[in-house]
Amino acid sequence: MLAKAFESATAEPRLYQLWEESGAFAPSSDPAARPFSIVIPPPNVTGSLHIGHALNNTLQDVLIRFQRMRGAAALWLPGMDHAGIATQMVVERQLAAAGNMGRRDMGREAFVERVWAWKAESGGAISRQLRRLGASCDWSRERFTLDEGLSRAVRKVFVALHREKLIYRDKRLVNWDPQMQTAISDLEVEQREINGHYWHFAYPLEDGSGEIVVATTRPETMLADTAVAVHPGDERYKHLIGKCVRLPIVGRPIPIIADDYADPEKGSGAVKITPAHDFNDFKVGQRHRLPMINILDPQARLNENAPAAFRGLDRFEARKKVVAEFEALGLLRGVEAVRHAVPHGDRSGTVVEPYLTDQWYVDAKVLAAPAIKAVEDGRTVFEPRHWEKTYFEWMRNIEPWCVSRQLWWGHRIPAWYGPDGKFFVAETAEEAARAAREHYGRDEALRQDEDVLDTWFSSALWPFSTLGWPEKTSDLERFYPTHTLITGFDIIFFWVARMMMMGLHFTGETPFQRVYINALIRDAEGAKMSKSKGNVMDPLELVDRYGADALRFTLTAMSGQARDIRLSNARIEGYRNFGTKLWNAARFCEMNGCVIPADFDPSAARQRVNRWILSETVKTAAKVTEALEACAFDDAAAALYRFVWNLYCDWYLEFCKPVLQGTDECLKSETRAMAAYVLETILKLLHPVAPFITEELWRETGERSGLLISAEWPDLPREWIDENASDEMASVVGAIAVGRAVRSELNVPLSARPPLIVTDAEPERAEALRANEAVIRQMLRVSELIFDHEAGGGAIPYVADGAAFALPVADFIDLSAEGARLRKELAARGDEIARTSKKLANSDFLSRAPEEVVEENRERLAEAESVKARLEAALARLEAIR
RNA sequence: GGGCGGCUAGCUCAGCUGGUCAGAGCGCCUGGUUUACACCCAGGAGGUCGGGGGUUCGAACCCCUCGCCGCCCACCA
Repeated sequence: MLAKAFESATAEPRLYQLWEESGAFAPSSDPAARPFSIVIPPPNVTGSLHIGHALNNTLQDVLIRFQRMRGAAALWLPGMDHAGIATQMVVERQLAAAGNMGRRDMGREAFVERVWAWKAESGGAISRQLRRLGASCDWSRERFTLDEGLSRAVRKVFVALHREKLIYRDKRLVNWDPQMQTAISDLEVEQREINGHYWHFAYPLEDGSGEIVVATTRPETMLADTAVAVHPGDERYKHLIGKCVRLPIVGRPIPIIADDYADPEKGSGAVKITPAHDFNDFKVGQRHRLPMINILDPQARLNENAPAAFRGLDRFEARKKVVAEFEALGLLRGVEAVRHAVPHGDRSGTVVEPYLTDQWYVDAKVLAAPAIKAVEDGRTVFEPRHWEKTYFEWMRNIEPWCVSRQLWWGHRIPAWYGPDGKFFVAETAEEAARAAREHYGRDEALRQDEDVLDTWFSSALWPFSTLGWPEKTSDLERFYPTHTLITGFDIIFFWVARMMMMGLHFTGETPFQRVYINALIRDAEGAKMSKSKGNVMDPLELVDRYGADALRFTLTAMSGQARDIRLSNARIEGYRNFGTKLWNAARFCEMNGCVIPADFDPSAARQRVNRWILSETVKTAAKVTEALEACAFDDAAAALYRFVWNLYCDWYLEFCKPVLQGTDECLKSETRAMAAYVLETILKLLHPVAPFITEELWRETGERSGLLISAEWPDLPREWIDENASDEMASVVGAIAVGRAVRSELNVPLSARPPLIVTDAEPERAEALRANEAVIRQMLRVSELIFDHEAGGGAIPYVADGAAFALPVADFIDLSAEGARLRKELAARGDEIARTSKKLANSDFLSRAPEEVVEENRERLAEAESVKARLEAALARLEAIR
């Protein structure tokens, strides 16, 4: 006997263990099985599961379970990302909190060891959490981006790209994070609106003939100015071009140059040029061969290139001091408060500085071309399609990718430097040494590059590195390219685009056929959830409270596109209740001995009600299958919800009751079998979304050889659909549903048992009503069915699904309420008649609308008119009674 | 500055390629304890589908425009 309700807390871990031990998570080894693979977007190794992960991984699990049941060799490959900056920051913060020395003091080796220790300690957390969600990943294939295999792939790719001149070393401005003391890529910079100022400074002309005014939001950079630029066509300054100003504070003469970059419309029309500390100025500096003076050290303190009084000052201290000096010199020409965007490091949150350093770059432009083409050609399709625009936009304007980071946690750059600074890029130190020997003619001490690679460099290889590349493994052969990638739009640039580039370049194939972009879960203000904002929701708490299935069902049902998801507890509760509903339906079946006989052939069912529920089951199965194939997760969830609750439970099981309580063994056995068969089909269809409760019911409700996770997906023949049965049962449902509304509106007491008079019904429908008399009696609380065209005086007429009825309840009711009911109904019909006849009177409509639409309207009009006539007659009778 | 998405019942949202599409869940109101389920059952109220214009025989759905809300990219010396 089933318990009163599903106990998710105890059942879920037990069931998960069953699945894992059964080996169901590993792809079928049947060589004939169609491969279907998904690689997980690897979560940060030290991270914990947030609600976004819950959504993303639920959808992946729904797909992979669906495909597995459909007979695919389904592989969901899990793993984790070392997440360079994020992880290093966490550990550094821990060190600081514990009062330990910083990483630079403890040294590289000790620090990295410390990170590994932290990884060992906390690294399993997220995979345990994924298990609680029910994720059916193949854990035996779990990968970590710093694994030896993946590291080898990284080195190989780096060396190959370098050989092809697609990776190169260059000295240029980078986005420098002074807190982390590393370069970061453009993508890792986020602009934040800040309240700042515009300071207007006067630079005196060297010959004393006047001054030129420039404006800046970053006064400290003036210490590194090497020119003032004006527009070549600017009449105000034409005569000054070629002259010099004397840079205040510094005392250095710098030229006034002519460059289009200066915009005569902005400010004074003259602009200070600081090539070493501004991206635009850098370009101007290159054009005019200006000196590039770097005045900052890696922590953004003023260095020895700044005047003595400024050395060692923090950049913001220096800013104040510069302003003060200008004021003291009488050269401050104005200050205005402005709100402007300032670049910040997305991880550290500190203001990023343009900073002149040597870094490694990937020539993304070249790699992007085939990746653009692949999407243009439809070899990879985004779902929803509009994300392709975003992808194209970025890819077509892609900039060189700075891939080196001055961090310690990550893949060390496989380049070794000789004593003269020449470097040798090689997969191993030995190879580098060999190359060096060849170059120098003798052995030289080599020093490996101190830097590591951007985390996303290894992530870019994920779809093939995890499958064993560069080895030609059987997994790579079988599961690459992967089928669907499910991820968030926030990492289309960071990750998806780069996987496309690397995948195509190194395997010649696009890494996935389809990219499904899931919605982003946001907080009430529509802001992205993040730890630093403190607005995260904990999915595990929700799992504790409602069970994993309820959370999964909610996320699946709300996964609709083009919208942010805002979770509400009420919604999750609703889906938890849905699970309980299903559970109780199973209990009902169990109590009534519903099992599927070994030789049961559903299509051989004779009872109309059974043929009907079978038809609806076939339709639902088809709808769910189609939806899941198209990644229309919400449609699948809605179809299942409706079918289980509003059809199977609300109607079919109710219809079964009189039969099961009756004495006709023949009818009983067919009904028992069908009820059990449909329930079983429901369990299968529901399993991808709600795996735990369905698996439990699968085990509890019948003698079954295997687990549901490995069961076969219902692919039911359309020939099983019996439209006649559906139509006829619609009359039965209608008779009850509309009859109930009539009773309720008229406040007919529940104890009243009038007969139900069927005044008009086609023979088949009449037959269906007759066959289900017991059901109608019970559900509508009527004494009997009478087939008679005359309803008699006190009968309340109603129409439902092609048949007309009357309930003789005059003795029980409030006549004025009935009058109101009739008039309301009459008004509704009147509106419909007016609308429809207006349409039909329109000659344009008749001539231009398709014939079937016109016909449909004619039928609607006729129907409405006949109903209206009946209602009018009833109203007249009512008036007569009064 | 460029781009994307949204604005549908009190709340959260479905409504794909124009013709029962005006819906669901929650909430609310009314009535229900006969043995699947009160995490339940039955019934009900509630919206001129952001404003305006246009195309069409017909528009929540297509076009234009305006207004909010949110996001992405670029940039503001």
